[in-house]
Amino acid sequence: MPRESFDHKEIERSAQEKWEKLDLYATDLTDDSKEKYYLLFEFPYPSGDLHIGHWYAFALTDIYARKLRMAGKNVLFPMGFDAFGLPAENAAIKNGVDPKKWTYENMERMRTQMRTMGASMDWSKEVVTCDPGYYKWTQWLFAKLFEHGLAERKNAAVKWCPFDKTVLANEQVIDGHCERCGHEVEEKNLTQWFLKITQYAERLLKDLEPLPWREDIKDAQRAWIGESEGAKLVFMAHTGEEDAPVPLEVFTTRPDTVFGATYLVLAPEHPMVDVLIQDALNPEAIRAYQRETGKKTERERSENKEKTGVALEGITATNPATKEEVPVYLADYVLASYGTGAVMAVPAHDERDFEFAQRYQLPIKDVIEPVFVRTIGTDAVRPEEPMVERQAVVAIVKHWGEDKYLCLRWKSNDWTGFVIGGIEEGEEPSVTGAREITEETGYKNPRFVRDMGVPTHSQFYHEVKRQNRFAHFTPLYYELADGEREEPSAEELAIHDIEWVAKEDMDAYLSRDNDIAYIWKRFVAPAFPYTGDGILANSDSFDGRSNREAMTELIAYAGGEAVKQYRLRDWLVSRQRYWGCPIPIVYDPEGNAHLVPNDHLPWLLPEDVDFTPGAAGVGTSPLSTSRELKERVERIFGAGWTPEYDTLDTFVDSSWYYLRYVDPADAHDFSDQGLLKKWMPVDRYSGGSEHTTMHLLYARFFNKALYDLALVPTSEPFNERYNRGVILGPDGAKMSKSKGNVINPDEVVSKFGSDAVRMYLAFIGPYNETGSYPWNLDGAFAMRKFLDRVYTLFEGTATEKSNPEVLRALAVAIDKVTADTDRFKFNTALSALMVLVRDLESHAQLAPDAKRTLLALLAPFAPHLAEHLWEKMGEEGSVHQMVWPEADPALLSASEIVIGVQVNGKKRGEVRLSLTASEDEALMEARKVPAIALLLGETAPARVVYVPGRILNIVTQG
RNA sequence: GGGUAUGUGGCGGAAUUGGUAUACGCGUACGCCUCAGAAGCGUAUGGAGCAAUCCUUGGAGGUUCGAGUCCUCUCAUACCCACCA
Repeated sequence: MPRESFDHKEIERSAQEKWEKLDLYATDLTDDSKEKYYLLFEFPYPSGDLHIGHWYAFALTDIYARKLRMAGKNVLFPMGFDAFGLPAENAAIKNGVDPKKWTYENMERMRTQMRTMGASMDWSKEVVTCDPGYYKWTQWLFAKLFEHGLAERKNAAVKWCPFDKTVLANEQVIDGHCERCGHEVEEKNLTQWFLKITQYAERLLKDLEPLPWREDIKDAQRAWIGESEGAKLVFMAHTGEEDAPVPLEVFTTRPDTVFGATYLVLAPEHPMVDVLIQDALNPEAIRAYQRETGKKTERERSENKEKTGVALEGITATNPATKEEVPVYLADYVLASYGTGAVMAVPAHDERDFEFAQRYQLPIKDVIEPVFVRTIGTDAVRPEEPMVERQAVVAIVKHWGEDKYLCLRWKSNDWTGFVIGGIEEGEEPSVTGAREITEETGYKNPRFVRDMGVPTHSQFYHEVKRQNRFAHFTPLYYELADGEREEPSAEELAIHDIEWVAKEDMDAYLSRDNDIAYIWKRFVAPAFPYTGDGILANSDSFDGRSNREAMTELIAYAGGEAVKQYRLRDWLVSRQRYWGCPIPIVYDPEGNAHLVPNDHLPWLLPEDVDFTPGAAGVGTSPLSTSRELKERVERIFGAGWTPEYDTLDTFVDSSWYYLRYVDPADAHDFSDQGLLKKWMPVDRYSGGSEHTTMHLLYARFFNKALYDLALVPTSEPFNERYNRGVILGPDGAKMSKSKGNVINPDEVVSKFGSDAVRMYLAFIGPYNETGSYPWNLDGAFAMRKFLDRVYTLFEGTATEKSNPEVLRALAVAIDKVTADTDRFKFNTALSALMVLVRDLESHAQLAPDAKRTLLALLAPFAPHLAEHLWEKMGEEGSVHQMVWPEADPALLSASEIVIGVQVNGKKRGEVRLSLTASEDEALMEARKVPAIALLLGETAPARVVYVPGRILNIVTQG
C-alpha cells in the first residue's frame, strides 16, 4: 500500500491554535472531582536556546502528562525558569548587556521555541526565580530559617583571583587557576552565610529509607551525607611547663585502636595551634608550615600524595588509654572542616597515619591481631556447630638452593598454602614447625630462622575433622639446610601434594584474601597497616578480646563519648555575585546582623551596579558598588547601617519552586496552605542524574525545615524520583559547541515534524535509566515514516464492526502501552504501537471504533497528528480529552497458545496447546513433532516439567 | 584508591516471577517499481555449515529439569566521590 504523507507544519499550527483556544492545559487546582497528580520536571536555566536536551526532558515527561489526563487524573504539569545565575553576569561583563534584559529575552525566546514542541505544560503556573514576586518569598523563607537558628554566619574560604580582583565560583577555578585570565587562584577568608543542613543529616538519611527511589540514587545521597560512627576522645596536651594542660579533642571511627595511638595530628588551621605555639620550641617552623599550606587549595593539598607536616616541639599529649605522652604534629592531611580537625594517629592500623609515621619515623604499635573468618565456600563457618580453639603454627619454608617456598595443595578442596600444624601441650612453637615440616613433607633439616611477630587468627569449618575451628597461628620462618628427605607417610601423601613456588608466583598461587595470603604478604613486606577487625593486643586488660565487641568499653575506658559524624558540611549560601537573590540582611553600626523586616520585602536587587572586574572591594560582591543600595539602607534603618552585599546561591531558589507552582501569583504568602495540603508531595519528579546529590538534597532539607515550622504539609517533597540519561552527539561524544556536534532541534523539527522528533527521543532507549544515547537522524526519519503509515491507515473507513482479530490486537496494545508509559518505558510502548499498526495494516479498512482507540493510544506520543486525524474523522472537541482506553481482559487471554518444547533443557520444537491442556495432552502433542519423537524414542521420560502456557521440558536421563 | 551502575547482533535496544534469547527500529543485501536516481514496496538478515546440526547474552565456574536473569570469581566500560580519621 503506498504511503500518504501530510503537511506537518500545517497540522502543528492548527493543533496548537486549537489547544490554546480550548485552554486544555491550565489545571484547576481546586477541582476535587478527579484525583490529583503532580508531575514535575527540573525547570531550566534560560541559557538562550532550546536544545535537544530540553526536548528530551520536557517532551517525554509530556507524554506521561497527556496519558494521565486522559486516564482521568487532575494533572499539575507546570513550567518555570531557574533564572538567576552566573551566565547572565558573564554576558554583562563580556558584552555590557544588562543581566536582567539578557535573562528575560532568553526566556521569551525559549517560550516561543517551546510552543513548537506542542507540550501540554501549564504556563499559567509559571515561576521565574529572578522575578521580585518570587524572590520576595525566597527572602521571606530565608528569614524564617534565620529566625529559627538555621541560618548563621561563619568564616569560610573563597577562591579569589588577584588579577581580576574578583571572587570566583568553584567551577571558574580550573586546575588552581582562574578560567578567565589564567592567574593562580588564592583563598580568602570571608564571613559568610550558612544554612545548617547538618542538623538534618540524620533525618535526611533515615527518611530516605521508605522513599520509592532507585537504590543507586539513594546510595548516592547516603554517600554524600556520609555518616560515620565513632567516638570523640580527649588528649590532654602538655607544654612541659607549669601551665594547665590544653584539651585536644579528636574524632575517630576506631576508638578500639586507642592503645596504638602513638602521636596526635592537628589540621594546620586548628584553632588550638595559636595557644600551643606559645610554648612550642619551634614557632617559626610551625608558622612557616601554616603559611605554606594556607596558600594551597584543598584540592591541591589532596593532589600532593606525599604527606607533609611539622612537629610541635616541646609539646606532648597524654594518650587517655595508655597514659603515655605522645608527640603532637600539624599536617595538612588532616582536614579542619571534618570532625574536630584533629586525629589520634594509629599508624599500625590506618594507612594515612602509617605513611606519615614512616616518613617522620614515629613509633608503630600493633594493637589488633587480624582474624580471618571464612564466610563462603564449603569451609565457611557453620554457626550451628560449636567452635573449637586450637593453637597452631604456620611455617614458611625456603628452598635450600633457590628462591622458592614450600607449599601444600590439599587434594580435598584444592586449597593452597604452607605447612600448618597444631602445637602440642607444652611444645615450643619453633619445635612444632620443624616437626610438622618433616612429617608433612619429609624434609629432614629445617632450620628455624625467626618468629614473624604478629599472630593471626582464623575461623573456618574443618571439613576433615567436621568441626568449626578458631585457629591461633604463630607465623614462623624456616630455611632448609639441604634437600635431604624421606618419603612422608601414605596418610600425609593422600591429603596433599608438595609444591615449590617461586616468590614472584606466590600471589597468584595462594587463594586471595585469606589468612595464608596475609601471612605471606607480611613476610615479603614486613611493615604495612592492618585496617581490618581482629583481636586486641598490647591493650592491657582488653587483650585477647574482639575489637568490635570491646568497642563501647574502650570508649568508656578512654573517657570518650560515642558520636556520629557526617561528611556533609553546612550549606554555604553566600555568593559574591550580582545576579542572584539579595540576602535580606542589614548590619547595624556595631556590625550585628538584622533581618530586613517583612514590609520591605522584596528587598530589591539594585540596578546601579558596576560589573567591571575589580570594581568592588577586595573579596566583596558587585553589590557593594551600588549607591542606591547604601542609601536605601541608611534611609530605612538610619545612619551607619550597611547592607549585606552577598547574594544567595541559586540552589536556594530551586529548593522551593515546586511549592510556588501551586500558587505562583500569591502576594500574601509563599504559597497557599490549602493547595499545598492537597498537592504535596510531588508524585513524580523527573530530572538529570547530575542533580541527584546537591539539588535533591538541598530541596529535601528545605522542605524538612519548612515542615518543622509547619509551613508545608509533608516532610518529604518528592515521592518518586526518575533520573534520565543524556543525548550524545551523532559521533557518540557529549554535545558541545567546541566539538561541533550540537544538534539544533529546530531544523529537525521543521524537516520531520515535532511529533516525529519527540517519538524518536521516546524510542531511543529506556527513559528512567541513566544511559546515554547518540543522536541519529535516521531514527527521526523512521518515526516520520511510521506516522505516514498511520496517516494512510485513516484513508478509508469500514462500515461494519471491527473483527475479533482487530479487537484483540487493540487490547494487547492498550495493555502494553498503558503499562510501559506508566513506567516511563516509552521505547517499548512505541514498539507495541508499531506492532499494532502493522497488524491493522493487514485489514482493508478500519471501523471508527478501532480508529478512535488507535488515536487515543497515539495521542500522547504524536499529539499533533492525533489531533488532526481526530478532526478528519469529524469528531468533536480534542483527541486529548478522550478517555484512555482499557483493555478487555477477556480479549487478552487467548484460549490457545504456542509453547516451546525442550528435551533435556534444549528447545527442540514447539506445539500449539490450549491453556487448560493437561501434561499428558501436552506430551502427546509433543510426540507428534518428528524431531522430538526421534529424540525421545520408545523410552518413557525420566521426568517431565510442564508449566502450562509457558514450557514443556522432557528429561530423558536421571 | 573507594562507591554505584552497565556489559545481549554491524548499531539503539527487547525479554513480568528463572520458562521459546535477539521483539521494535536503524543499517546492510537482494528483488520490484523507474528512462534513471531519490522515495516507496517486498524478501532476507546473530555466527559456522551444502545440509542435518552445532555454537551464541564480556570471560570462567556453580545452583537448577531449565540461567541474559540467581550465586562465586574475573575482565572491561561509564558515572560519582576521592587524605572524611
